[in-house]
Amino acid sequence: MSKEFQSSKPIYMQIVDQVVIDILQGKQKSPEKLPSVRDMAVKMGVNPNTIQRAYGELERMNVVETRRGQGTFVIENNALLEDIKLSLQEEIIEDFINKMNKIGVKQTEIITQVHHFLNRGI
Amino acid sequence: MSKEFQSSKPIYMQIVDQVVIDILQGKQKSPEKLPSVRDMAVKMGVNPNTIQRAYGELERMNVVETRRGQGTFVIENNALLEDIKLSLQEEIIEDFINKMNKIGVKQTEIITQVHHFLNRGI
Amino acid sequence: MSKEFQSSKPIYMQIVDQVVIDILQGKQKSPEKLPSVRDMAVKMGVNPNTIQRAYGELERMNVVETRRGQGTFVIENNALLEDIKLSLQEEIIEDFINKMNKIGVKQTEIITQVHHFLNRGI
Amino acid sequence: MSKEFQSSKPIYMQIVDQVVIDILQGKQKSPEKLPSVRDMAVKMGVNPNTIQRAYGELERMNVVETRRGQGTFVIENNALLEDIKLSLQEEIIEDFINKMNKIGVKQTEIITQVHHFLNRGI
DNA sequence: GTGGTCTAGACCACA
DNA sequence: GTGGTCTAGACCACG
Repeated sequence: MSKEFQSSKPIYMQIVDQVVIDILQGKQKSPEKLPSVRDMAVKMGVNPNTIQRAYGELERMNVVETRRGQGTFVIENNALLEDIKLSLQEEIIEDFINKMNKIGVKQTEIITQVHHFLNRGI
Repeated sequence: MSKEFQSSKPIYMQIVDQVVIDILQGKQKSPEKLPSVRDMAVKMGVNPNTIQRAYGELERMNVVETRRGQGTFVIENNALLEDIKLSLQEEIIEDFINKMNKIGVKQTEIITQVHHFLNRGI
Repeated sequence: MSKEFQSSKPIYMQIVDQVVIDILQGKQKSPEKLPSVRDMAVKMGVNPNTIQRAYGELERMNVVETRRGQGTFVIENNALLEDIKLSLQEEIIEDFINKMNKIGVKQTEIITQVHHFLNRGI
Repeated sequence: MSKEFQSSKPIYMQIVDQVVIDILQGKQKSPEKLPSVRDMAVKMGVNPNTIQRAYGELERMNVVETRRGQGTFVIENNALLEDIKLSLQEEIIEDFINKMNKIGVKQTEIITQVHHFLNRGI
């Protein structure tokens, strides 16, 4: 992996999102160990301080815990993960609705179109 | 306006999308004149060649016509605009579904969630 | 081969024509690989961007397909090639008629003269 | 008029052709006076020596005569003009046939196609 | 290696 | 002024 970040969000928040998505997808199972700050920094092509900040934020969010001398570990906390999932979901839906409005699709149409799209792939 | 583009799509395609959206929204009425290549380049903070390419693509799509020494003009063609709107819509929906799947929202859930979001704003 | 282009047509269109003619003549069989953008640029004595543009146009015409990191390949499509041949032919005939008119040869005379020329070579 | 010459033929020969065509088309009637070497040089955007050479060639061809202190005049000589017309015509036809062969049009087809083209414009 | 995109800056034709 | 073409050189993603 290398540098590929949106300009809008701070990089460290994008890394937070990425780690959370990895956990939600099961790429990072709990209570598994995350890559070290240094390894992650190389992997993401950013400064170790940025990773440090991301891990700090994840700890503040109660998603991971750091154990002195051992590393950073995913916390088993399904309720919290569910909350995070919901807020990510809300963000995605909002963005989606905005884009649809932007090209002039009325709200009543949106549901219909999503239905069509999903049923087409059956 | 200044530099603010996604990293995924080529800039010239993002400009194409933008112009199409402006037309769909009536910001660019037909047969109105688009900003000149040079003006648009300044406005968007990109190289004139990039605008040239975008305008060329729009001409190829039959959305605008260019008149040598005069400028680039929107073509009246509602049927075509409707087609383009549909394909933009499809692209947006597909992107939306992908993102939702990525965070682990099942397809049956997606409809429900969109419903909830839309009804909340009433 | 080196720089030797007409001044009237854009160079990239002349390259497009040349590639099409090579395919029609069987110099470029399908699905053969065209020279890389850089090699072709050296061969034709032009800038790689000009070749890129020509290959892009050929792809838009469905004459070739490009595979990222692999190269540009001729597509098997005899019907399309026949269409292109017809439009090239029309262009050549129109140019011919214009030149003949320019030196004052009447249309009824043109047929006769072409006949004479062809029969002379028997 | 300005610089616009093919790369294949010497510029002075292209000017010779141009003058002959002008005469054939009646733009230069005989026994009219041609522009002075200096004027023609400016008009064609070339060095006066090049025009001088072209006029010399035209004189050698017996198409014009130069009268000391008066200028260069078209010679009334219909037979010669007819000859020149024929050789120009031959050149054009040969070029035409070559191009048609190049894209794979058989000689028997050529006549048919020219017919089609001419009758279409009726 | 491949093709694809972008910038910087030039020159052209047309009006 | 306008759009259209071309060069030179850079960086990117993909394989």
